Amino acid sequence: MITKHTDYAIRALCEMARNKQSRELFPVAELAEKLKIPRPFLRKLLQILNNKGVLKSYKGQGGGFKLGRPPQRIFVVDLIRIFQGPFKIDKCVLSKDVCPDVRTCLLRKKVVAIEKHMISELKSITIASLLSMKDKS
Amino acid sequence: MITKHTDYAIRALCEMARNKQSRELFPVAELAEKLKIPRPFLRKLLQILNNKGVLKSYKGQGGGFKLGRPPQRIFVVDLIRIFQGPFKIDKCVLSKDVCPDVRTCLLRKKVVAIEKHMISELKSITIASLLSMKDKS
DNA sequence: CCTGAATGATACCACATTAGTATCATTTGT
DNA sequence: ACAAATGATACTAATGTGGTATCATTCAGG
Ligand code: FES
Ligand code: FES
Repeated sequence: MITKHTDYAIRALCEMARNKQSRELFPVAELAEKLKIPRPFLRKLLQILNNKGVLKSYKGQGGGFKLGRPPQRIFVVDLIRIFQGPFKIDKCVLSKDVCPDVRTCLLRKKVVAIEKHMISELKSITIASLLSMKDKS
Repeated sequence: MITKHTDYAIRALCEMARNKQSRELFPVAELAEKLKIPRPFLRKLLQILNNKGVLKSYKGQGGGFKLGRPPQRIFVVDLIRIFQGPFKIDKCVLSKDVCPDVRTCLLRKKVVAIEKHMISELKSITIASLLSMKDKS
């Protein structure tokens, strides 16, 4: 359900969010070591997050990545979408023919409803909310 | 969410259930042609269903497969389990370290709850219920 | 202005899972 | 005996995920 791409991204973002009082800029090398994620892999992930606007990057010596917006506004569901593609059950979950009519099929209706429920449940979770759990523990 | 294995199985079972008044026994060749599923592939799937008791097979000339129990008692969720393995989010969805404590983590709680909801929603769908939609349309 | 530390972009490799094929053995009706 | 069917199983192909490698670009600091 959640791949390593998403997993690592969440971890890196949490790490940055937690230390964001003291510093804003984090080079990949440092994060990779602290979180024990393969450096080139994490780098690719952060580059993607940069392209999506979740992070902002600074090149050159002393550069690195910083959060593109406050942790309260970074939603886990968006990270899932970025790394695992959009939730898509637009078209028939089964390949035609089984179903009487795409508009009336029971199975399809259920699946779509389940997906909506899933998304709405996940929607409230942000990097900030994950972090707050961590602090309390 | 639903693989072709499950998809094809559902389709074949629906086809058999729909015609079950007139005949009980269906050879793979016929189903494969009617549903446009590669014959050897469908054959493998039906063999699996036979081993799981969903179908009953008859060898030799004039043989084929028939439903192992009434369509009201063939649940889609069971087919998913047969072809896609058990739903398993037992262990942490993220790999350690992110989470404060496996018992308190918000994300994990949500994911587990979502999965439960999913299963309970799917539980009520049977081959018969899919078919009844089809007839009405 | 040169160098080194950092990201940007992209192509590539390794592995697992899913999808599908091929083959030979066994059963059974005619 | 023969042909039509499944049983079992090994194999191949396509896809997705996880990860590496490389070269180009930017930029701070001496
Ligand atoms: S599952 Fe697609 S129309 Fe029914
Ligand atoms: S997601 Fe596993 S403990 Fe939080």
